Amino acid sequence: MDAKRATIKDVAEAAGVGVATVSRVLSGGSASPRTRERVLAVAAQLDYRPSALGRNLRQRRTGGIGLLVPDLTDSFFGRLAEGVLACARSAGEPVVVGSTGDDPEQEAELIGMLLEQSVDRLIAVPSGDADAWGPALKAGMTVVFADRLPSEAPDDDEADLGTTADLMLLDGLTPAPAARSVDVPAVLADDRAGIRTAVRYLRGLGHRRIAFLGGPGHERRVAAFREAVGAPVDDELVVFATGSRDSAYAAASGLFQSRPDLTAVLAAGNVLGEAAVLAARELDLRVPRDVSLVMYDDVPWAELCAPPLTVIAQPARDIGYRAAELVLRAGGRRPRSVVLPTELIVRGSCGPRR
Amino acid sequence: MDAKRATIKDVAEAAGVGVATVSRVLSGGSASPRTRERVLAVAAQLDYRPSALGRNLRQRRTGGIGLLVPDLTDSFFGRLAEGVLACARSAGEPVVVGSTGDDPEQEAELIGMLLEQSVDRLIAVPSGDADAWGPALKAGMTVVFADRLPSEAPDDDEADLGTTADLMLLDGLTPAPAARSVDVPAVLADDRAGIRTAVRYLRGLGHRRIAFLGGPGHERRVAAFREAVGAPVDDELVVFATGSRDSAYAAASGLFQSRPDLTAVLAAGNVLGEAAVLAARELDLRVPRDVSLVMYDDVPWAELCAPPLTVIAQPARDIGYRAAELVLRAGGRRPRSVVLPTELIVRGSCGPRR
DNA sequence: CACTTTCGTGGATACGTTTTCAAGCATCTC
DNA sequence: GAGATGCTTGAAAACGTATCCACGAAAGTG
Repeated sequence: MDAKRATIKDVAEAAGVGVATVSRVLSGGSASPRTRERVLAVAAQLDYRPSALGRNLRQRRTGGIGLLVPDLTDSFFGRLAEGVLACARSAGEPVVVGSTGDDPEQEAELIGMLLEQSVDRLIAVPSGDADAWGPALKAGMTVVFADRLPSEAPDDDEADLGTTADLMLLDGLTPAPAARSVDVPAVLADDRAGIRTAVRYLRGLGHRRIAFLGGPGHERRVAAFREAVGAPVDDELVVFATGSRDSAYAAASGLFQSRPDLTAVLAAGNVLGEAAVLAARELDLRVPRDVSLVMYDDVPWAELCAPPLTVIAQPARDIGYRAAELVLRAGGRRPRSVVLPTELIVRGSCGPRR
Repeated sequence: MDAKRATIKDVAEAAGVGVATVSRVLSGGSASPRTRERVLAVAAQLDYRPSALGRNLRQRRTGGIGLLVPDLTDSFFGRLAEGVLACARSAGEPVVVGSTGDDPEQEAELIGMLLEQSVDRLIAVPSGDADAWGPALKAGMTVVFADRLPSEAPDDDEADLGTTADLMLLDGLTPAPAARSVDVPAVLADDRAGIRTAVRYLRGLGHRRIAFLGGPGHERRVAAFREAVGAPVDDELVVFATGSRDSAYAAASGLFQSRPDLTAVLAAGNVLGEAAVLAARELDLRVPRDVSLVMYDDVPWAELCAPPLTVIAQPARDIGYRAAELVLRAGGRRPRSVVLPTELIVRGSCGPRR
């Protein structure tokens, strides 16, 4: 019924040449026009497709690239993944996707699995500590981080001053401390500029008590927030949720209730923004009359929301695409990091301080 | 620097046994307690991890499972994928994901790539014709369709009466013609019942001119729609978009403009629903006063919309999870298809006929 | 005690490919 | 014409694993 696939040996026999010749022809090596034609014809006729299994074993590496994201349900990571897939497809490379749930333990498990598969190129939105990536790097993996950097490892030696160098800067973008403890390239949105823009925008509307609603992996964003608002940061106005929607809602709701004096909220991601809208509505806070809202990350539904949400847009798809580019043409050379610009899109969720 | 990984040979030598014994111990074969313990200890000490490469080549199949979806950007497929990943992770299996863009050509290309990788288990949201799946099946792949069935192949011989059998029915669900031309199990939402429920709901509100806004792969839904509305179907009220958001918007906008007499719209997917809301707003049609709207597929933002959208919810994640279950424990036996229930969630986007 | 059965074990093989190596042959150079 | 040079080619060796098979010892049976 299912005739077993033709192997390179079959092709060689049918063409009356050695297997080495077939391999060379198909890999673009040198061969006489005469034999090349014959081999190609026979291969086509036998519908021969080289088995990735044999090749992988021989060169001791799986072709494809790994992709680790916290949650494909989150629109941002969906877009990012789509970018990676697009780039990988154009290169003909398969991509193994894992969802970590923002859990360092699951992440480590998935890394182990990729290692076992001999996947040697990985693009990841890291959840674990910096030293969670030791195994992957030690195994010789080419890793590129996307969207985030791993949080600083809780290491004891403190000789860990971040080098701000090694960044390919696009015009006017603020440099980011890429690849601090672990020396790994990254593709990031310009969180610092984005957050600063948002804060300045809210400031310009008269807001003074601006809250920050963050989630896992938003360390860089909250740092940028602290920097943007300046010295006296009211710590009660900075709250964090875990990954789940429930947690985000709880955090938002708690924030609104504990600090009714806040006049604006900056949500650090789209599920947090969603939670903020929901919580505000539930508590009968009108947006933007009672409270202004800026969401980090633009999503299609932001426009459908009532009111339409003012957002900081990130090029999620591009982040994925460029990360894939980096990891693909990392020909031994360690690629440099990339920072992509964000954009403030003003819609209707921000008003003057009440 | 990066010490090469230990192989089974190293373990065998270090433990003073043969490689066969090591393989057996690690694969759960029989071995004396004494040697088993030794081997295990040595393996742990050497941090040995069996290489998937060698194993795959030996058994001529890649461990993992393939997943083909039209677009990870679409929340529905994101949730579906997350379900697949969850199940696969609990089984320790890697999953290779491809995004087809609802394009049969890209789909075929991705199938070819999976074939080349010797991935022998595939769960797919099909875009191509039924006979586009010939190669995969002929190669012995275990395929499970999710969310859709492939459209009928434009074949010449017409002896193609669908067998409605071979379906594992949950209580009260309508049977679906699973695996018609190609005999492949599937995990589907009960589109027929879901659409019927929506139509009946709108009917109950007095609506008579109900439009259907569909996209690629919604053949079963439009059929259910036609069946639910009964004999005289106004073909102008049934419009289709291609996959893109732009196309969806154009279709929705065109529909509203060409048929201002329609009083309700049933959008067959979340991006179509989004487009409908946008188009209605742009044309100054009030929802639900001027036009009622039901969206097939519930998404988080449906509640944030103005007005909140009445939807037919599908268990997207479960669909993915169950599909993965099917494809994983398909121990030679061909698994049966599964149909999962949908649910009408009434929010605020439907009103009585104006 | 002689015989059979069971069990634990290791050597050898095959999986399909890429790559190295040396050999064969034609062409070029002096 | 002899030697050097270039190109094409096929045999063979890996790559790391699972599994077949045969062998020996221990256990069971008469």
